[in-house]
Amino acid sequence: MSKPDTQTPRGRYRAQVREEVKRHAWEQIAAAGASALSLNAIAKQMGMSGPALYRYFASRDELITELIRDAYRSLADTFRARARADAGSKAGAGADLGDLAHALRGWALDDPQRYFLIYGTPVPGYRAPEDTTRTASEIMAVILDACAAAPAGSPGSPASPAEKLPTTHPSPFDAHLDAHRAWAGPHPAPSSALHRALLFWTRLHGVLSLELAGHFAGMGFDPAQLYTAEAEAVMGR
Amino acid sequence: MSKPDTQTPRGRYRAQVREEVKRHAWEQIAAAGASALSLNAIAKQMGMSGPALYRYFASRDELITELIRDAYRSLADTFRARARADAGSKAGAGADLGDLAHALRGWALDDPQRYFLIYGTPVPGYRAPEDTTRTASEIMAVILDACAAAPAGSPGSPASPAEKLPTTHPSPFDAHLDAHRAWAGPHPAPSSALHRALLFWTRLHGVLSLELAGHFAGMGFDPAQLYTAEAEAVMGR
DNA sequence: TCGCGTTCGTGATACCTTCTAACGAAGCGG
DNA sequence: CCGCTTCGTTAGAAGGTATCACGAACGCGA
Repeated sequence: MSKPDTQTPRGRYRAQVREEVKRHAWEQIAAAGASALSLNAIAKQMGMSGPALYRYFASRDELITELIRDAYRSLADTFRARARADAGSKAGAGADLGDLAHALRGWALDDPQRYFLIYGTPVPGYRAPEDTTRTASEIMAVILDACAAAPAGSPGSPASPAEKLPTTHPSPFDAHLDAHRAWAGPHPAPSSALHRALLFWTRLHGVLSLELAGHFAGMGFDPAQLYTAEAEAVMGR
Repeated sequence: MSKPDTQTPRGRYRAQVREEVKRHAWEQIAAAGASALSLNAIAKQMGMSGPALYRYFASRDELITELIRDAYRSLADTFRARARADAGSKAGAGADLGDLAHALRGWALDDPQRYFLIYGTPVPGYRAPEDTTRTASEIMAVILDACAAAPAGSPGSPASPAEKLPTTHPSPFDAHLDAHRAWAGPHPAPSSALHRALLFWTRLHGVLSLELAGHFAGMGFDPAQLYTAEAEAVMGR
């Protein structure tokens, strides 16, 4: 670190090579998963000998960590772009939850292994670097903003025929969240919005990860419809 | 295959060694993840030389496949045991969904890497053997039975103050499920029960996998409370 | 009880991986 | 133009999967 020198010619070349290494790495991961990623194979593809790559990445783990970082940033960028677009077209300060859900699914389908690099099987010893957890917080912040801006209603599922009432009776978990809302920072959202943000995250991840992992294969129904049904349930529609 | 000879002395010995290999394999996986599993290290732990293990498992992949098979069977057994216990204590034919949810979480927390071996990051090329997909169907069947036996109500979240009405208006996804219910087999459950079974699966997996992967770490709230809140939302309570 | 065939465990070997070390070549900056 | 830094190379250690050939152990039938 402390070497993102994009001014000097060497710095530019270095950044360029690092980028090409990561490009090949993503291809390998998409083809055979992260565990099959091989620095040697990447070097061969780039016409270099194996150890040369160690000038650019200290280890295989550092390369993977860098890919995870990029994956987080890519998702955060996607969310922020969606939020900014929605902020222009409608009144509320946050993004529309439905648009966010759609953007998330598109981003995940675009490169499933990239999704799993973030939300897939954790490596027991691995400790995420501080900046990726910060990016994760940014992602959550976009969701939280959208939930705070959304019309209040009982999150979860199609409301009763009597439409969504403004008087949402607080669940036990809402009360628990009221006492543990440090993760939301100084956000002024009510605990019901916090709850809704968590549901957005967990429910959509539930459908998406099972779909991407192929667990719905052969079941016949369309995962996209289940996904949007869950998204609308979260929005209280 | 065709060699589960538990009659002959050699067959017994063989089964015993295979079992010990798998025991060490689970320990390694719990400690460092499935990708770090090493046949050589297992052999060394057992006081044998590396290639000896190839008498018992054709390859590292076959060992992992066997572990996946055992993981599926373990989960199916856990569910079936719960269903049988509930069948004895109450009237309905299926298990109580709340009990099933509780059993699932206990099983997952008991060995998170075992959970991820089933529901974690998929390996792009991997094709699950036919018998594990059959076991997966059995698992789904237990959930489906429980959903069919559960009182009908709007699945999703705390119903409106007007309690759960028996007249559940069908969602668009319910209609879609009506046309694609082949995966439920000849089960006579209404499509709303099929929908509820899917929600049980996806929502609980959503919370559970994020918790096990550590994504809630440092957020302060209790994942168990979010989990049970989602379980009750699925049950329509 | 004695053989004989099957099975088991071994060491040697080939090939792959990550990663370190030493060396020579190239480039950039003063 | 000279010198320091950086880059890419080869060599090699350590460890992984997997195959092979060989000798020893075992069990079953005679």
